[in-house]
Amino acid sequence: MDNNKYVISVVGTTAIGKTALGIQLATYFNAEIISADSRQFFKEMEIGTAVPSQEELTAAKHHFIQNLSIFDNYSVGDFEKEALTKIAELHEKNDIVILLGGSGLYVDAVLKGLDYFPKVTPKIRIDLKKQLAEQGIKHLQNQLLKLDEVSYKNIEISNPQRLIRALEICIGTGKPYASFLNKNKKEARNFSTIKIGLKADREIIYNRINQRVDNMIENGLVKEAKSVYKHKDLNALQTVGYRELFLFFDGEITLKFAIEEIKKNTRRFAKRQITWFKRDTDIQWFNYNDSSLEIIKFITQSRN
RNA sequence: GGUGCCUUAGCUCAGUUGGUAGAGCAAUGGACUGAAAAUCCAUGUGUCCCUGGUUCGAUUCCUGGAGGCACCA
Repeated sequence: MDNNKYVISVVGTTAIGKTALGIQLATYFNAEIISADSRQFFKEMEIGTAVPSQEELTAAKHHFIQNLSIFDNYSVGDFEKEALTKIAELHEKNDIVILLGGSGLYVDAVLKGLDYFPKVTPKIRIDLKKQLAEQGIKHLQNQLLKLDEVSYKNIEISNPQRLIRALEICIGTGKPYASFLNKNKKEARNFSTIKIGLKADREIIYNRINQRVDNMIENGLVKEAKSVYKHKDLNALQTVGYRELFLFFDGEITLKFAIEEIKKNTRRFAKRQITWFKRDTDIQWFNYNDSSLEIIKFITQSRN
């Protein structure tokens, strides 16, 4: 490992101020930013995912922002690979790269790595989904019990997504899902990591979320959602801020109610982010309104 | 002013023929290996409006009061 190379990750809940801090750090260290936000990839979703403004994007070079289309098939595995390549490239010119994002799984994929799984044909998943709808979850659980007893015991079999994922690997590869886990043990990263977390009282986070949603609506979120409405079944569009408006377009709920739902679901999302990041004891937490100088000082000390 | 109805969890309400109570939503905690802004799991200690009475025991019955709603004046 080259001890001079660092990735500084900045995590925290949505709307807490990661973008602003990221830019301050990037400016100070003359570094570039890798975004680890699983929804800001998509160029059709700009307002609803709170993509950084033009000024912010100019102030610091960002990667993985609006680089994909909602029609692209993309997964954490793809991101891990591409982000690592980009980090290596950036480390050629600067010892520091900033990894900025609220998608915990994506951040961890870059910093810790995922196990290798072969690609399997999407047809299997489509078929399993159909079986779930027609024959129920018990039917799928029984299949897993036959194909991979270890996973049957270890994964959350009441969770259809996990169940289908395990099954598609078993069926697509002919080997148990569990047999791929912890195989090529996290190849060591050739950089060091410094983890910064931004926190705030729940009430403050919630107020900022409510405010941000109102701003999104003012900035034209309804129009943006309308423009992708006909593709509402795409995975990328299973996203807070869009799903609720799709229900409004369907005539199921009023616009006013949809906006309240967006706020509520964003709050729940923030709660899940807190749960995810809380368990990572390597994160050094700072208050959302702490001076960036304090954080820069911490980073500088950590490098020595 | 009169009559009737209402007051129980953050909200909307149910309920106890008198043995201190429970649904939905909200909220909270947790999990997380290619759908992750996704998906799933778990969690209900509240002066049952206040006061006095009856009773072994009152959130429940009775008296008085406060607040709300409706109708009549």
